[in-house]
Amino acid sequence: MDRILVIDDDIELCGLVTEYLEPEGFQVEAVHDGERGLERALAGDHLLVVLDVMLPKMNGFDVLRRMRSTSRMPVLLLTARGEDVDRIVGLEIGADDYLPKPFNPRELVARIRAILRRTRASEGSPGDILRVGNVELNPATRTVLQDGNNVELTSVEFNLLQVLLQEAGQVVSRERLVDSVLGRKFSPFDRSIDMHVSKVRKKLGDTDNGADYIKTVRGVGYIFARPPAKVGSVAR
Amino acid sequence: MDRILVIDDDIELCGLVTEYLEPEGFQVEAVHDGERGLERALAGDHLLVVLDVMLPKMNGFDVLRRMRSTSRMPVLLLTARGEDVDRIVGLEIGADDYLPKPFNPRELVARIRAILRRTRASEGSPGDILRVGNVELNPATRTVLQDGNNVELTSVEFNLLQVLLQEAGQVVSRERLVDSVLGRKFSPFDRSIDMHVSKVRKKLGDTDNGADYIKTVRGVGYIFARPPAKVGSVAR
DNA sequence: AACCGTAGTAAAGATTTGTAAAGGCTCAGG
DNA sequence: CCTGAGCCTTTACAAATCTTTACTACGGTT
Repeated sequence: MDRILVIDDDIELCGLVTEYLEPEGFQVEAVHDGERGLERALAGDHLLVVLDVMLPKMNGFDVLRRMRSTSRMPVLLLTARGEDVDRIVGLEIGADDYLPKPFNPRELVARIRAILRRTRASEGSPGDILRVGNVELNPATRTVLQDGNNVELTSVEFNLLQVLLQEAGQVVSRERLVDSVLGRKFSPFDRSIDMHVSKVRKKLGDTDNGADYIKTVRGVGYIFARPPAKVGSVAR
Repeated sequence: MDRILVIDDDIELCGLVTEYLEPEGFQVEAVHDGERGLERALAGDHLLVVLDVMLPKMNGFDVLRRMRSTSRMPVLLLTARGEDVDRIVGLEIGADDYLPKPFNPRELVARIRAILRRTRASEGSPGDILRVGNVELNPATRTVLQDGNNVELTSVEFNLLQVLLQEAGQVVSRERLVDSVLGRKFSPFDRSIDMHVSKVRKKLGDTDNGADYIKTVRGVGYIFARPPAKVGSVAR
């Protein structure tokens, strides 16, 4: 099920949006202030965020900026009619799209679908081999190769690596990992994921340059480091 | 060079668009009817298409539909003001974005960049490495190099340096740092950031000319000093 | 120069993460 | 139905990291 997070303080509008999106096959969660919105967005439970700019506690731009520091989750920004500047700023700090209020709900649906189509297209269809550096994961055979050699992983370890590779180069939160790897809600003293990360690290060993493949981002989660980009040019 | 194809029968507008895009680092090719537009688009010489809906010989929707049967090249649609239906139909048949006419050229640039950012992100291009002087920070690997040598930083130290580098040459307030690095509200006796700045300074050592990379702005915050401009080099 | 508020940093304290080891669950084979 | 192997989770403690404390140094003001 495609879960959408709506962050808007207009409760009536949230209801309206929910009514339009649910028949279209989306599941909607609405929150009504910026702080809580950011928190929910970072949990990684949703496919896309619909974000109002004018919000209590923390405005939409700040929410977006904070989100973008750790996540590339699609965001559709709702702006006040005619605020050119808002729209431009929104796009510049990383919104995927915007829609001026008041909007036609059918257009909202079309835009959400357009964004999802793009992000899905870019994620590569499931069943595709994920390759990052010298590590290659094949979902179809559930095997992992490192420099062509097979790496034996248990099924949880495999799922974990798959999620991390899908988001390689981006931080994946603990919440998100517990949710998609273990299929349950994260609770504060659940150390299981740490344990599995530890196991996977041990099995993969170190990268060529002596670092771990999987790095810890304290207080947030883990990240599978992309191999260092080869850049031909050198600053002088 | 990023090549953009503009398909619009308004020759004056094409000129205007060219004038705005070229200084932004794009190379523009303009054609003025649908048939020729489709032909050029399918040639695959461009990174993105800016496509007007109202066109002689073949309208924009048809061009788009035909393109989509063989290509996923990004398309930004130009629609007549207020034509909700056009916008919706456009998105539904696979445009990446639309812009109602008349538009603010700065917005056109922002939207083009937003689309390219999205499509490039999927290719995993190392577009977001931060480099200032001899210091290079790579968010995708969470590594920092100084003159090509790895500098070991903890999570918070890394985040701190990232924020400072993003704003290199500008003062970043303590509030802002506490907010984006530590993810909490600043309170007047919180010295944690000072501590982390101290650590990062120690790890980076001094610049070539014997000064700290990170300078203190008393009563306000910190600033990552840009290296002095050298004769012959060009500021960006 | 004395004063007061701000910044630098060592060191102690608190919190989070790493991981070995123990416990528990599931399933195949007897 | 028992047993053992394999895997996941929990526990427990060690290690790493972050925050607070406390004192020193420095700047600007009177």
